[in-house]
Amino acid sequence: MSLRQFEYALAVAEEGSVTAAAERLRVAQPSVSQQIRGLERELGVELFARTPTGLVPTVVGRAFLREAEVAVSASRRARATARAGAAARWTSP
Amino acid sequence: MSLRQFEYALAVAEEGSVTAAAERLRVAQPSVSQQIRGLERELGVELFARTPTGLVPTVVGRAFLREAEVAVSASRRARATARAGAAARWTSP
DNA sequence: TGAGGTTACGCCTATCGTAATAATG
DNA sequence: CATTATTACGATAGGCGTAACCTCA
Repeated sequence: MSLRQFEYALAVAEEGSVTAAAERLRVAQPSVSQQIRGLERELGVELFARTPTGLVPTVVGRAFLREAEVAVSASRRARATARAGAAARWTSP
Repeated sequence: MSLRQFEYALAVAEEGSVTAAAERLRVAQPSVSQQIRGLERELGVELFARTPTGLVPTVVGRAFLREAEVAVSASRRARATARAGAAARWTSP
């Protein structure tokens, strides 16, 4: 379970398809597909239902994705916080 | 920037030393040291000050760790949510 | 010199991308 | 047949552990 898997899953949920998510993430489709399947295998649950036109989150998937979103946004704030601190070291030494 | 790095950094902050954190995490000391340094290098900022007796978070480090803690706990909730959903598939099919 | 942290290095797993394979309208 | 997802597979990068090195009281 990694932040990358969370980001991929969120992109798939938002875009509705692996293909569109991969384009947005600038990654090959199989990479996204692999990460999603690896996540589902690790958790032992189907996060997305497979439809002819793409992937749509299951009930469990939606609950999972809410927490994943919290984790990803917190990690971005962590990065931003650190970078701001690094910059401050130079603007006001 | 990964959840593992966050967990390692949080353990180091709580234990006050790499050695103690590594023991708690059941990992070799160098692994923890490497992850912390990799994180600091990636962010371009010193998260911990090195003292003779161990590592203590800097000001920036403390701000970073607050967000890291949010990310880690959210990821744990995500896992728990998914596992509960997987279990529910069996208890009430 | 003892207790801590870091660096070097080899192994092993994971991730990626390309290519090939399925399935569905 | 076009579009989507998945699997296979080889190459590369990242993480871990052991061993060696450094620093400071």
